[in-house]
Amino acid sequence: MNWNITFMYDSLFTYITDRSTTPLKESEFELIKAALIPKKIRKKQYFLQSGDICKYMAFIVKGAMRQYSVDDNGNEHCIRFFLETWWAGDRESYNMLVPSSYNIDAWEETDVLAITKSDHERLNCVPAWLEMKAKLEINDSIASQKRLNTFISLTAVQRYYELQKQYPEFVRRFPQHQIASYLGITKESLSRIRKQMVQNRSSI
Amino acid sequence: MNWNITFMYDSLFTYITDRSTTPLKESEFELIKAALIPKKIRKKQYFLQSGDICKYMAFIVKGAMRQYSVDDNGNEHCIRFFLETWWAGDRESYNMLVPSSYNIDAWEETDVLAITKSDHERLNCVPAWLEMKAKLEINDSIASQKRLNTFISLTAVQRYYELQKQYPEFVRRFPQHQIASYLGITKESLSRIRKQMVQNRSSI
DNA sequence: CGATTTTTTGAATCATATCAACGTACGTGG
DNA sequence: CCACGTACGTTGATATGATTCAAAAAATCG
Repeated sequence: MNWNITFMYDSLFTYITDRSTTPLKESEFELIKAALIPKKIRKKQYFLQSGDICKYMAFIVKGAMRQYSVDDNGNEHCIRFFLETWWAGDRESYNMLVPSSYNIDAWEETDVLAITKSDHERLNCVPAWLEMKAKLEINDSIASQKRLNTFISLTAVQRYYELQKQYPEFVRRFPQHQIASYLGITKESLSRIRKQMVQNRSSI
Repeated sequence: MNWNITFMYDSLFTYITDRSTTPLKESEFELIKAALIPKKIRKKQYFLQSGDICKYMAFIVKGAMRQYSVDDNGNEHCIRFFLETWWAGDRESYNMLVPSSYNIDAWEETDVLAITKSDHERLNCVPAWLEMKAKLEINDSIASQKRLNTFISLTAVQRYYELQKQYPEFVRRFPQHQIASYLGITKESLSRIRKQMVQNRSSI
């Protein structure tokens, strides 16, 4: 292994302490370290394939992944993107132990710390971990609702504009056809929207 | 107060014990009861108005509510519906103490058990409550993601079909123009979709 | 460099929105 | 209990926005 494991654990340590009021004891962090398995996921490699049960939740130390479904016509639909310090995985499959209907793969060389559900549950005795987890779930819930709201109440142009504003990293690091899919439109439509935006900007 | 408070608490008790592996002690349930305030919300009455901070999460014992946003043109966009044994409230506003951008009002005469954030936190010493809460957040997260997926990958017809299948109660208890809004389409479009579905069914 | 992926463009088509009008149901006060 | 008013639902004509398909241009990678 040629990557820096110490850096990976440090990254997670900071993430947890930033998100909890309870301090994290040395012994507790040792428990957490023992539960988390470092993994490398190469570009285009699957972290999860639909039909499988999502065995791990993965804390991304470095890299970028995407979650998507494939419809009856073989079209991919991007559900979400994951970047550094995000947790990747299919919550439903992971928690309910049912086969996932989503794929997750890496779009960049990605380093993660992965944890299984059973190891996860063993960490419930660590207050800082629990607190971080609760915050994570709530934030996820909030983000989902906001995104839903954009679909219900905004046009495609507005959705793209908002995405650029809120997650410029997505636009920078993922190809345009995946961004389009994430917005629920075709790559052709997004291409035209972008063209139109540039024209409008230069005419002001 | 003319409604049956005992029934309300029983309803919540069942809800919690159904969702936790840890049993709920008598003394613990007394704590919970003390934190939860019974409220009646009349039809069309606001439970939350946009601009206000969402002071309560409400466990619905009986009734139906809706959460919606209002856009710049004054159009209402239905974000979600709440029925019996659901928790109503704006998570973002409640947890982050920021003004809500949503309205929540009752569509039927509704009885709830409401709890403030600070009382909520005092119940963190009750394991069954914590477990229920964690399950609730995860389920909410999963449901949001599924709904998102329908917007990205399904047509309006398919979305309506899925809604009928998964939440027939919504279709039964909320007016059609609100269902349309929930699906992200106009009331006219939903009317035409329904007409078309009836025609297709009778032609088989 | 060649091969593959990604993005752009154009033309035809389809789905949904919009606007306006009419029909229907519902509940509230007289 | 009826009549009236308001809210709800339907319909038609037209407009708009997004999709589809096909092809070419541009960017990226080994």
